[in-house]
Amino acid sequence: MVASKGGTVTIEHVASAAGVSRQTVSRVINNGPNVKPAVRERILQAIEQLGYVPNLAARRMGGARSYLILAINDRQRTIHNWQAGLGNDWVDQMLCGGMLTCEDRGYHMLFELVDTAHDQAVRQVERAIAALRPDGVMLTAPHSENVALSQLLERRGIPYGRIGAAPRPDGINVYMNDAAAASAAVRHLVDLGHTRIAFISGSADYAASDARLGGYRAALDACDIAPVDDYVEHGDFSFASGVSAMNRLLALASRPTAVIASNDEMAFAALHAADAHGIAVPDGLSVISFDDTPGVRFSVPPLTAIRQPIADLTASLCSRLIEAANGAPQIGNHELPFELVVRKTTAAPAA
Amino acid sequence: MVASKGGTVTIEHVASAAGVSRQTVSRVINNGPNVKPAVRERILQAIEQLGYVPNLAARRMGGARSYLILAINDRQRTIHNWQAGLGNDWVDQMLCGGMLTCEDRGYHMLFELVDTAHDQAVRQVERAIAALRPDGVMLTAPHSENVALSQLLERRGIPYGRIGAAPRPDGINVYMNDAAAASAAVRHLVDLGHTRIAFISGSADYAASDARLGGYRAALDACDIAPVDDYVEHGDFSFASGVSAMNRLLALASRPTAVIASNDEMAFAALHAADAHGIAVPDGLSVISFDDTPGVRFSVPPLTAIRQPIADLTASLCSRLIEAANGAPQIGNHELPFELVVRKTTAAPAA
DNA sequence: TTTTCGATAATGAACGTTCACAGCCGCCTT
DNA sequence: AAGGCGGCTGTGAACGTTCATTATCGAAAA
Repeated sequence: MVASKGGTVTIEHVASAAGVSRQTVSRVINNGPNVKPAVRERILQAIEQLGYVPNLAARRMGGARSYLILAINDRQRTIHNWQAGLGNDWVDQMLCGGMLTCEDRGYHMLFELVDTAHDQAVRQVERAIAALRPDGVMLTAPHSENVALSQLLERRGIPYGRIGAAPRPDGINVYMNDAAAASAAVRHLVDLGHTRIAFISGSADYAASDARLGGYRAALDACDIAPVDDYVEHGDFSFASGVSAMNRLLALASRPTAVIASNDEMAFAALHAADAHGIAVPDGLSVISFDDTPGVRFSVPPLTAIRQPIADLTASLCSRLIEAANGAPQIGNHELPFELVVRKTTAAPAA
Repeated sequence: MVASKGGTVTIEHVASAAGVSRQTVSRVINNGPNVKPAVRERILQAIEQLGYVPNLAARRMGGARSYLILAINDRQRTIHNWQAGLGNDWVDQMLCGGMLTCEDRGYHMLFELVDTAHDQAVRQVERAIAALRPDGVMLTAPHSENVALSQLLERRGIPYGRIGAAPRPDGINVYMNDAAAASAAVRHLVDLGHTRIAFISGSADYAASDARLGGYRAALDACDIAPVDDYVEHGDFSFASGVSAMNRLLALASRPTAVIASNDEMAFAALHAADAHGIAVPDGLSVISFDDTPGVRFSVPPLTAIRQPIADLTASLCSRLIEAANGAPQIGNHELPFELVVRKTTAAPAA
């Protein structure tokens, strides 16, 4: 039964319906101790009957919790992607992973777009924190690297964490092993018989870019393949940068038989560039991409990719932040497994 | 200058710093009338100096506004897409369009996933409303069609609106003309010389599906092309349904030279099916998709598509909801233009 | 028996804002 | 000069929770 009137049902209504005080009802809805089972039952019944739901704003006013987790994304990139019609698969995955986890615990997830540029970032976050008083903050690249931001959160005592960043001594960091992933990609290509393996790196603003490049180099070394400087191209995660990187690679005298792109968008670009050069994938060129965002499987041919479990990362971080807000340690590094998903863009090199 | 201590800056601090009362400060931050310019200036200065930001929860407690807009999405579809690694481009676009608009006005946008199944939906929304007290609610398909939901919101007096739904007498509806869009797609194909034009419809749960199918039929009629029953296939917006629909179409004795898919995912599926049958796109088959979500332009070849301006729709609805919360009419229908984006999957039929 | 203590419950205050109302001042009207 | 009125500002209460503290009860310990 649900209260049909517009009148708001408050904790006081429940209390008087169950014949107890406010505080006892509060204990029940917060799973507090020291309530006799019989009383608890009676209160739960009253809550159900009246359709009572605690008012989040009032909860925040009285107590310390806001039941809000704040996710901070890069404003520039998000808006750029959006206006260019590129989409922000990251955002989507974060939302799904984080939101569902939050929901389970009565929390809500809120997004905030913040400019990386100079100290504006800190100001913006400061404002958001002051207005919302979140119980936890989730940072994504490139904000993960912003020391001033971490310090602000540290000072305020708000639990915070990072998604997809390298392990660190501060905050809760949940990530995959980017270097190992790049190595796995190389190894897969070597196993197929490739030796001329190129790499298109991502933007230097993202710590993962370095890690992936490092993994690529380490794996070549481990496989006794001499590195070729010309095989390493620097992109910025954009389609355009992927196209020009690929064009340069395909113009080489001894051109690579395989390429690893640091994200899906640049891998799509590689596919396009190969097509434009009349090179068939995977027979003339093998391609492996990073991230495995949605849409990858719909390319022609479907991309072989390193799957970054963004939603899992977010879900994990979310629950850790909530626990931290409730007393658990506010520091920790947690690695989640990646996966090499083999589809149709990798094959043995042409004889 | 920003308050460097962890101590919270409240309206009271600003008031005493400016030598006025709480209420006068409140008037200033709410752009209220009846404050002498000199005093207003003094207060603004104090706000800046102290780094004061109003506490959202307290604002909600005292006044009527929560500065929150609630966006309600289909839980089942969102989770399904997410787990299948398909992505929810809708969500992303909504977020970008809505969030930026909200931000401009000091609002925040919150997502809630709700099951369409039976009356659970109403209960879930009721809970969310009770907890968050949003100033406005945004409904997306298939919740747009849920009468019980509209009634609930109506009863509570919360402004609400729908994205991408047909015009209605209740709520604020922002949409594109789906029928006209489908007609435009047909006309484009007819202009290229096609007469055997097939259509893959979307799930019947979505009002847009019908409208698109209707537009297709109307356009055929207007072009004096006799409709062929076998040319209309019913999909459900999923890749799999698109593949089987396309397979059936390609098995027809007199097979179509062009196909319109009711969303991008099914268009990708059409591309795949055509490829599997050894049919070249666009020479052997023209394909037009609906929505033009991100990723469409990265397919090989890039899809010609009807662009649904989701972010614009959301942005528009958001600002209308906020205005409604401030006294503007809570009812209205607003059509936004679609666009036919011609890329590489449409061409004249083979002679 | 008395004392002590833990479990259970209730009470008053506090959180930071807005609302409703009341007050003051100066200017215009009569 | 008295009255009224509109612009401006301040005061107390209210919003719905949780926190800190206090009260009650019954059982175990002395």
